[in-house]
Amino acid sequence: MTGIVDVAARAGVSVATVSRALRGLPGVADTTRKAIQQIAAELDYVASPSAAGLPTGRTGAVAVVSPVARGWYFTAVCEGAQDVLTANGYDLLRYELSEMETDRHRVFDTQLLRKRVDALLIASLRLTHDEVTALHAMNRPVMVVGPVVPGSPCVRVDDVDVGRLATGHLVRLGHRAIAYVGGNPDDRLGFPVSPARHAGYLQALESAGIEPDPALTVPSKFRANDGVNAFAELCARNVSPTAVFTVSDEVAMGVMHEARRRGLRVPEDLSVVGVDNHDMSWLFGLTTVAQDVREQGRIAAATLIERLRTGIEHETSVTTMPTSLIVRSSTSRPAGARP
Amino acid sequence: MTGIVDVAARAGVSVATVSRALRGLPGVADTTRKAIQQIAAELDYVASPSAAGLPTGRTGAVAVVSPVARGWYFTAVCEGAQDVLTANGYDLLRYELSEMETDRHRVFDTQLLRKRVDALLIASLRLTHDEVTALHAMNRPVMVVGPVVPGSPCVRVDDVDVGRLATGHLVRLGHRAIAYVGGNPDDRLGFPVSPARHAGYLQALESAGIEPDPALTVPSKFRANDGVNAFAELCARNVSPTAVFTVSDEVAMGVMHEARRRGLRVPEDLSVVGVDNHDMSWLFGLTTVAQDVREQGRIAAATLIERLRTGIEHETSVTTMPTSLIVRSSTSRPAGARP
DNA sequence: CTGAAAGCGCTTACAG
DNA sequence: CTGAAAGCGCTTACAG
Repeated sequence: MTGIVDVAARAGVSVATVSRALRGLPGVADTTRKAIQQIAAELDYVASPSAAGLPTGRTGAVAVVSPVARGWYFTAVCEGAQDVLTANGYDLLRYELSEMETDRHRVFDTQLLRKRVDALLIASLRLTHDEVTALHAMNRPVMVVGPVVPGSPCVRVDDVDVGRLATGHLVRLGHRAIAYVGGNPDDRLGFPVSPARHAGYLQALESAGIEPDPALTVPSKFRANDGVNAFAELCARNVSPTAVFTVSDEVAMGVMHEARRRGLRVPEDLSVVGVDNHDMSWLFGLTTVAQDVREQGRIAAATLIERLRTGIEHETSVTTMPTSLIVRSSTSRPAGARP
Repeated sequence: MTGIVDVAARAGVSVATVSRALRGLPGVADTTRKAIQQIAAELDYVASPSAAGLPTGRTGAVAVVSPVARGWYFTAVCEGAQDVLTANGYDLLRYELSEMETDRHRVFDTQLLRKRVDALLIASLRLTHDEVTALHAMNRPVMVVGPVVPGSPCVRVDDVDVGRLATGHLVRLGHRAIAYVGGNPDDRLGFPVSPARHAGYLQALESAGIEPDPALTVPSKFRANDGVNAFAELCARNVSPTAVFTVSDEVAMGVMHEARRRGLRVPEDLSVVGVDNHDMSWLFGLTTVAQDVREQGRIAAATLIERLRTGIEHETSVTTMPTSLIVRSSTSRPAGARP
């Protein structure tokens, strides 16, 4: 591997000059800089981040931390972040946190603390108190995508509004028996997204003068098979909603699947609306409240880079991204309703 | 940040002893080691990878390189790799290569060459000749998941067999007009997966004494909307297959969607079989040739770690993973066929 | 079993 | 505008 001394030797200058020239620092003669760049290119020389990081304390890398990423959502956040990080010459370190506290401990104390990254992007994670403390102790810029975490700026959508939008759509179609599927109460590591969407759901019902029926709210995590189980639970309760609002599109897909398996038609017998505009939602004709998750990842990464560059801590800011209702074929008026 | 000198001072030993004790090297008194470990834990000390990497040349990180990862497949490979990397104390660097040569250049020459990783896991990427050369010049263990790349060990499935399995299933059901959707001829960066599956398709037809009709083979990349377009193309050609074998599950989903949009029933009018057993395939009742992609990622990562540990280059090995046909509700006998 | 010291490949005051 | 030299935080022969 060619090192800085090789370049310096070939250029007939000191390593200090090479270092300055290649990093675009001022105080290098233009001709000198050109010559050095030329030679570095020929030699395929790139400074070793390990060596460069020792004196500066900078690593040139950013961590993206998320729960074990069996989901479209986290992949999308990552993709967005990767876009802007790569464009700015940063590397992306990927950390997945399991739900088991012991494994989380390993990542937090052993991997993350290793001064390996300049900044952290936390995706939709509810952290324990100790973890938040550890995070701040690392003294690196942190950005959260999804939930609001005390003390850290974040990018998110207004989840209460999301719930209102989705439920309002169903109400306007004429539905009154509307179920909510989402928010597992014993998911300690979940995040306050589902409760917020549920609150929006309740608000929309109230605005329409509909008395909410607690039996119509069923817990669920975020994946399709959670939706299957939730809808089965709904049936077991012997309630018959004409519409369901689910916490995510994947859950909505599961609900649709289970409903059809039980002989219900969507949307004739059951309207379903999800959240996300998942890459595959169009395949299901799913009506959904869309959010641009990739863009959230991009913005979070860009903000981190900006803070790294300027050193300025934009006081704990919350960036709220827009959402929009996309109506497809999974929702309609309830059976027998008059326009 | 506490450094090794802090630990040494507190323990009343030299930094050399701390270094040896913490890394489990022999030649440290048991009581000394225990004491040092205790203190390191109290102080939350972990060696800086930058500093440790300088003298050793090791980084403790592995790169996972894949095409811009808008796909379930790459996410799954990553997840598998992350499992075993984290368990072994390695960090995972994620690199996405675009299809544009200039952007690829940036990743290859600027990011990857930066001696930032100890080993590379390449996921389903056809590399240009220059890129393969650059890869070998890096002189780091490389492992490929997916296609066979000359000079590098890989983990893969037998794609010819995959094609035979899927097509054989359709043949046995009584289909004779079977289409193949996959393999975009002008996808220069694609990989030889689709041609292999196509070859298996042709073999299965031949075994059954069916003359292949070139009009029944339609190019397609790997995503759902590619399947939509491909099926539309098939219809435009005025051919009427009773069954379609697609290069991936996502493509199969697109084909099913477009077929239904045109009034065809699946499987009554059209049988569809895909490849992967995508996380969502069950939602579509999709018959598929299953492969365990996460496991492939795990094996690739484990092999890399093994090679890093022992320094032994297992001569260019090809690990072929099993596949299996999963029959669901997207395939049946063709209309009018007798059992 | 332990320590003193050189060295890994850079960056950054400090001189000139 | 350029260079000599110290130093970043570790690891690793080499002595003892």
